[in-house]
Amino acid sequence: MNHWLMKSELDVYPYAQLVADGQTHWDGVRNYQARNTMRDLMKEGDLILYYHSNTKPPHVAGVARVVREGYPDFTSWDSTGKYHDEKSTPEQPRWFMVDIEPVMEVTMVSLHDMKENPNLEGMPLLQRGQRLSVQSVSPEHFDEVLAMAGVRRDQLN
DNA sequence: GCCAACGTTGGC
DNA sequence: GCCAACGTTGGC
Repeated sequence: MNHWLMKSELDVYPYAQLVADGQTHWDGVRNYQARNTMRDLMKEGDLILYYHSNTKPPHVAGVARVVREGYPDFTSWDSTGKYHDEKSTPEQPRWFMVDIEPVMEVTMVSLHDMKENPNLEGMPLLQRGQRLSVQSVSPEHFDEVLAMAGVRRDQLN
């Protein structure tokens, strides 16, 4: 199983909204590296750290899971939507997304605390200038972040 | 609000 | 193919 981290701005789509919705499609990603990850690498059952950006403090708020593997982001060919890309069509989709569901809300783990934790050294999120909204997390780092929230992997449903 | 990082665009 | 200009992300 692979592990991932997905960023969402708190005031755009918070973890609580994912819980309320039960499931969502991760639309609107317009970065090729993040697209490739969703299109090619994220598999059903993979676990995700759900991260709130653009808030104080930025933090991990919960765990989610991939429930549908990469498929075309149909918001890209909706000419009235904010995610429209005229170069993307149903025949030749340019952007992809996955569906995810909530697994467990966790006690906030702040970016600051993660940076202070030597066991998370090398985690992509903590690198200077890291902007990718969908990124890989090693199993060890995933477990360590869970531990910081007081959760063990076997407590995830 | 600032600005570093970095991806994209487009002229050449 | 290079690279300057520009736009976005996102922490601070």
